[in-house]
Formats: sequence, structure tokens, C-alpha cells
Amino acid sequence: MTNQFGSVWTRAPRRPRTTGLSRDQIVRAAVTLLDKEGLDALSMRKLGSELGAGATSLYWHVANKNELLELALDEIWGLVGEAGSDPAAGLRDLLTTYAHNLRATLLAHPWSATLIGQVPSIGPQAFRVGDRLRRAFAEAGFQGADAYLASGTVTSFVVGQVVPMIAMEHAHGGPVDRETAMRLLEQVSADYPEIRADYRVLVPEGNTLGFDFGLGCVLDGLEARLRAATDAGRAASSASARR
Amino acid sequence: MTNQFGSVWTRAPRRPRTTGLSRDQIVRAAVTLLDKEGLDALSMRKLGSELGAGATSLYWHVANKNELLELALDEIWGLVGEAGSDPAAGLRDLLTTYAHNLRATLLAHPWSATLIGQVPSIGPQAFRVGDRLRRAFAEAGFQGADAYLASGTVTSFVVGQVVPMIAMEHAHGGPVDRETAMRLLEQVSADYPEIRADYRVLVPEGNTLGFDFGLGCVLDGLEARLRAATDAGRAASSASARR
DNA sequence: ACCTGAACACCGTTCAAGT
DNA sequence: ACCTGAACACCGTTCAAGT
Repeated sequence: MTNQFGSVWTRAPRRPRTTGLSRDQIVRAAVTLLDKEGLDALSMRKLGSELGAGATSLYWHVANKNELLELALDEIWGLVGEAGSDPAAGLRDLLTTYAHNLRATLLAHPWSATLIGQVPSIGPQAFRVGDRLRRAFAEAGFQGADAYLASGTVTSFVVGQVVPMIAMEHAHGGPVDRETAMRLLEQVSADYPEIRADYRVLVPEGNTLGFDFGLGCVLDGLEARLRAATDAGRAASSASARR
Repeated sequence: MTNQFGSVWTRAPRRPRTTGLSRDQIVRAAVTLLDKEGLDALSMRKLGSELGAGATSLYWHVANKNELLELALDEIWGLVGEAGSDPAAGLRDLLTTYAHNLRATLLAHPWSATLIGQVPSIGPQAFRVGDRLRRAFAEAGFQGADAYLASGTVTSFVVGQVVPMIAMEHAHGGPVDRETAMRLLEQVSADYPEIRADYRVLVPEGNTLGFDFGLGCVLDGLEARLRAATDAGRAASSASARR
């Protein structure tokens, strides 16, 4: 099979190492470097020398820099914590925990949020997270592919919240504290007094407020879908029972 | 004021040109080049020569490449069409139109979706779009800062849907048709038979399905909030009337 | 006020050659 | 099977110098 779709996950793996560098080791070093210096600062040369190897040595374990970034991103998906460890917890609690976990994980590794727009999240860890979430929806009563769609809805919202926020931090050169955010927003919203007034209310309340508001809406909407579907299901089964 | 926050939008502008290159001209050329060759292919040198100038000439009009990218991104926000031109249309129609407009605009300029995770969207056009949406929510009855939060919820969902999809296209080197997507997903979901089964149902239905499902949920959730708020408002005012 | 060219300090990647 | 070094074709940005 040709690797028409250019991704690590779509080409045959090389057999594991015997000695020297390993792909795992390279990816771990890359994540460390990314955490320390950010996406712009990662170069094959720097990573190589961090590992005591020539930059070009990496190319035996990895086809190119892009593949390395895909592997590093999947590593971050692997850090998104379990949410459904407590089976007694309801769907809403589980989703709230998941959403905050995902948010916190991406914020802790800001480069990963940027990468989400650059390389596909189709590695094993990304799938593990996605399937865990899908399963939770299925167990809550979402039928067939709706469970998958529902999981995509929650994840999209979180990603859509975090990614632009990371861009702000990137411009600022690090996490933006409340006061700095306020100064920036005052400056930039000069032509929109109503928005500026909103900022004055919202920013002091903390940066989770918009996230929680939106998440609440998303979860309400999903629960409404679930109710509608189970009601319809009951109606259909009682109709067939009547026959 | 020092420009602590490193963004075009936070430093004093230079007075407009008299002759030769202009910032507008540079930004327009950048957008054209980005549309034609993508984010990775944009270089100051290439852009300069496209304009018949030395690469370094650009640095008089723009502090650095990052500023240029901020300007280019804001240009795309400027392309997001009006949704509220028909005042008779309800909130839900308006939001649906907005969401699809934003999605289509980003997909038509894929580099812009990637940029959303790289540079902040705090330019005049981004604010224009945000304020138009906020105003629609306010007119529909969302009180105070809730209108702003509601607008952020919708935009987050759309961004969170489009950004990862762009990453897929980026890996493939262009838009992914249904058949290619199916082949890729079959390959990559090998360990998750339920997800694979969902793909077999969903992919043939077209790529707007997940978007429409999620958007429906988000809008349902927002409408529920609105109902709850107006009910509470009515209850409060009737309570005060009783006094 | 605006543009240029040379120069600096980097990049990712290929490939023949080594062990 | 794995690693190296040299080499290629690029980068973004600075800055003295020009008009």
C-alpha cells in the first residue's frame, strides 16, 4: 500500500531498535524540549544534540519533522486523564471532568494546541481518548453513531476554546495573567464599548467563566438530544407492543 | 506605552504611505500567496519578490513575519459574511448561517484555521464579526455579558470543528474527498471497531453531518439558557410587582 | 520616508560513506 | 541496522548605506 496520506499512522512501522536511539526516546525528548522552549524553538538539530546525536540521525527513526510532531501530539492525547473511573457518576459529571481535563492538558503543553491545527490527531492515544468518550455517551443512551457525534461535539468545543487562547499566550510569550489580559483587552476593544464593558465584568471573574458557560450550553443541548431520542424510542416500542 | 504584548494591534501605527509599497498591498499579496501555496510556503523573500521588492523592504511596513500573519488572519475574519441582514429571521437561523459562513470561510483559506492557534484574533475585523454576533444574542434577549459569552460559545464550536479538519487536509496535501477519507479512517481505526462502524455510517452522509449535529446541540443549549433567563426575569418582575 | 544588499545565524532534508 | 558529515537550498532578521 502506498502512503498517499502523509501521516506516521498510515505507514508500516520499522521493527524496534536493538541499541542506540529509539523512536520513543526521541519523541520523549521532543516533548521535553517543546515544553521547555515551545514549538518555534524545536529544530531537528537542537533535538539531535540534546540526545547526543547528529541531527540527521533522527531521520532513520522518523521520516521527517512533521512525523515527529504527530508523535509528540499523540503523546499529549495520552496525558488526558480518565474521566469515567467512577461509574456511579452521571454523564454530566463525566463530561465536565473530561472537558476540564482536556483543557488543562492542552494548556499545560501549549504547543500541542497549536499542533492540533497542523497535524492530524489520528494516533493511538487520540483514538483511546475519543473512544472512551464515545463509550460514555453510548452507555448513557446515545444510539449508534450519535455517541460518536456527541463526543465530537464536546471535544470540538474544548478545542475551539483552548486553541485561540493559546494563540494569545503565544503572542504574549507566556501565560497571560488577569491584569495583563485586562490591559490588552481595554486597548484592543476601543471601538466596541459594549464588549469592553463585558470584559470588565468577565475578566475579574477568572478565565474559566467563558469555558463553563459554553460547556454548560453544550451539555444542556446534548442532554436534550438524549431525552428526545429515548422518548422517541419509548414511543416506538410501545407502539409496536400495541400491535 | 511599551508594547509588552507583542501584537500588531497593540502598537502605534505608522502614518500611511505616499508611494511605493503599502501595508495593505503587502497583506493582500500575502493572502494571495497563502491561498495559492499554503502557510509553510510563505516566506518574506518569496513575498518580497512577488511584489517586485527586496525581502527586507517589507520590514519597514511590518515589524516581522508574525505581524504579517496577524494582518492576514484579520483579513479572513473580514470575509465572514453578514448573517443578520434579514432582521425577520430568528436567532436560530441567524446563528446557523453564521456558523456555516465561518466554517466555509476558514475552509476556503485553510491556512487561516491553522493561524488561529498561532496568532491572536484581536484585529478590527475579528472584533466586527464578534460584535455583530454578540449584538444578535443581546437582541434575542441575552442579558449583559451573557450575550458575549454566548457568541463565544458558537464561535468556539465552529473553530473546534474546523481546525482539526484542516490538519487532516494539511497532512493529505489538499481537500480530502469522501473515498480517501474512508480509506484513511478504515486504516487508522483498526483497533476500534465501533468507531469504524460509525465511520461507515457517517462518512457516506457527507462531512457536514458532524458539524450540524454539534451545532444543533449548541443552539439547543443556548436557547435553553435564554428561556431560563427570561423566565427568571419574568418571575422576578412579577414578584416585585406583587410587593 | 522608504528601499536595498550584504551578512548573520540559523533551518529541514538528502545522501554517500562509514560501522 | 543504524549513525555520521558534508552539502544543498533554503529561512527570518539586522543594519549600514543609499535615495
